[in-house]
Amino acid sequence: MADRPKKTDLIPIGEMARRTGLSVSAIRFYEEKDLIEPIRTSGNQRRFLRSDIRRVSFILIAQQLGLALGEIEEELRKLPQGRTPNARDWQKISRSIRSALNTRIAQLERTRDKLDGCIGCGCLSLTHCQLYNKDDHLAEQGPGPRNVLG
Amino acid sequence: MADRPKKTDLIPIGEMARRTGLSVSAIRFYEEKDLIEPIRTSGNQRRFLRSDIRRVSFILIAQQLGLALGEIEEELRKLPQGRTPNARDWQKISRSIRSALNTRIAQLERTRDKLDGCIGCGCLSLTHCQLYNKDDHLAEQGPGPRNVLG
DNA sequence: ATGCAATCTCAAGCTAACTTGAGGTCAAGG
DNA sequence: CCTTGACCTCAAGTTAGCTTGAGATTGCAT
Repeated sequence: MADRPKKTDLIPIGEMARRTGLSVSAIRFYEEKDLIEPIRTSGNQRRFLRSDIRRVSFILIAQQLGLALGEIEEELRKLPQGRTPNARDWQKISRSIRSALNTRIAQLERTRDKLDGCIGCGCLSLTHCQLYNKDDHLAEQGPGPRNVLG
Repeated sequence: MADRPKKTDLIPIGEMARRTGLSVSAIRFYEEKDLIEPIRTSGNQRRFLRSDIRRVSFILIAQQLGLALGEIEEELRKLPQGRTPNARDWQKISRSIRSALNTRIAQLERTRDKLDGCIGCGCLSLTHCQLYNKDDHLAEQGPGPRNVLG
């Protein structure tokens, strides 16, 4: 009557995909990025733990909140033993996400207000227009993609 | 005493870069994307009109407001003769940008509110968590970059 | 006429978050 | 045993917005 491992405890990648809604390739990609670490069968196939579903849920939610995969990995790595986040971890993380969201919202609101003040002027001058000032630039330096609005 | 073209009317790319703050390569890139269309000297060097500075200003401002280059090109193409936007054009365009900004702000606020309602729960369940529902997905389909938060 | 900075045209690289494809292996059912 | 679907590992492609570099010209000043 002791606990013995049920076969459903080890989940192959295809089922993982079905259960999370991700594609198989995306799951492999997340492993490559150290977001999940499945074990392997003797034949080198991935097997996931039940808790990995929760872990992937966390990744997907954090992504929706606007975190990049690298940032998500950092959050996960901060946890003791790099375990899947529990309720208390989630509280801490989500508070920090919340403040990032607020910052972003405030930034967009400032932009909108400038735009309002500018709609009538039509100056479009690099030197005078309020909308064009380096301090408030959203653009990062260097190459790579930028995308701010949906 | 008739108007005769001053030499300063035709601006080479380097000066264009100085005046707009862009790099030379970025300006060439914008041309490739049909955002600007400089004329050429007999020796195939680019020469810009004064109005192109204004046009580039428009591009930079629109970019800061979160428009992708493709969208900016569309806006410019909508204008009669594809001319550089004047005050009236700018009013029309900026109003439509404003509403996009508002949509985005509202979306982020909804997300934040869900997060607030969720901070205590820690459920992280794909099937139950409010934060995870497909309807509200920010993610697009297909490959390519995503980036939502700063 | 000449020298040198400024330009020119490709081609390739960068980042993010994946997808697609080729070519080969595993495992469960019949 | 054999078939077949699920897996595996690379390698390369995609999008956006540029940058970097190589190798060749141009154009202004002396």
